[in-house]
Amino acid sequence: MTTRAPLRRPGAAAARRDVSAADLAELLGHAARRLRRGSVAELAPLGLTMAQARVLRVLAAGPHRMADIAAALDVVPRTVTPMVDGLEGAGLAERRPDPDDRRSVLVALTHAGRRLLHDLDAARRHSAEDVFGTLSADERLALHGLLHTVCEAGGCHSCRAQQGER
Amino acid sequence: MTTRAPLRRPGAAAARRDVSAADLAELLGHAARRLRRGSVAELAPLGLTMAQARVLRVLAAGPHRMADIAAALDVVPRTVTPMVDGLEGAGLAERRPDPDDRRSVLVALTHAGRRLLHDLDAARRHSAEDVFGTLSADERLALHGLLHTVCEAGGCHSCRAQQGER
DNA sequence: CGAATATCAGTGACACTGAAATTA
DNA sequence: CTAATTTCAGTGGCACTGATATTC
Repeated sequence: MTTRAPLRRPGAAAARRDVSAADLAELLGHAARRLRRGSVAELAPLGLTMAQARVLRVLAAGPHRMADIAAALDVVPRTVTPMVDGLEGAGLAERRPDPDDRRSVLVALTHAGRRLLHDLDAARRHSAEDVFGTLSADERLALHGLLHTVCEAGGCHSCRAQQGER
Repeated sequence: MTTRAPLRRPGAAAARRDVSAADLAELLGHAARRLRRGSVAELAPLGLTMAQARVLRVLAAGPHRMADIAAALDVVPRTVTPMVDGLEGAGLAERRPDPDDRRSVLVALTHAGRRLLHDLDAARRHSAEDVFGTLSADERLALHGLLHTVCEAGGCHSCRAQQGER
């Protein structure tokens, strides 16, 4: 009903056919699936799952409470518990009591966890390059900006952090 | 080795800071997660899962074999079986023997399935609009092009279909 | 008391692998 | 016999809800 008539009018001279949000969703889903598949394959040799790797990346900035990790990952706090369990079991992170709030738990990297960050980053970069490798620097910048806009509109916490660097 | 030196040379005067593929991966993952969450919520009232909805959309173009559905969805054939099981159980699709190849199964929409396509499309559009709604027509076009490039490089079948329209 | 924090228990969607049956 | 198609069986990742204990 709404996407039918392509609106062949000018506006921008280049855009001769409006792109539906649904099409974007389809494409983004496919790209994400490919990205996930590659990442899982790269992370497996390190003994990490994707979610665990993302937690490690959050912890690289310093100790975090469970709720803050959840906010950074955009998941409910309960979901973070088993992720940190896995990291703790692997000796990559450790839980410590929060001196300021006895309800909270501070999660911090161990030495082993910090040492793994290099390999982790290399794996991340490698699998991401496998997907975005064909994009030029300009295209990457454009894609970054667009995804940032999308993410920001959704109230993404980790995007706010990157906003400062830009 | 390959992604190191940012190549600060001119080329395009606008790009003053290269965007790492890893950052793009992070952003894309977040956007995909938000998209999935919204879609699941919109699809639940229709009694559909995300994967089932995607299968329906593929079938909208006509009957498909299981292997072709798998290719369109970019998953292994085995994964499609339970999806079609669900659709068949809900009376939205049906399996028929392929007259040309007795190994194959042709999956086609039923009347109920075809009738549901409208609601399905509305739900898809609605949840996608919730994520991409802040983008202008030009930005959508740009994002579409970029994601298409990424997807195409990965040998995505469903992207090839859209390529014809472009 | 109500609110926040983390956890326990259970559920569900979904993609994978390996193995089997049927047919080309 | 080899290859393709589908399905069976099992596994793993992960995100959700609801309920509970502790603490602010």
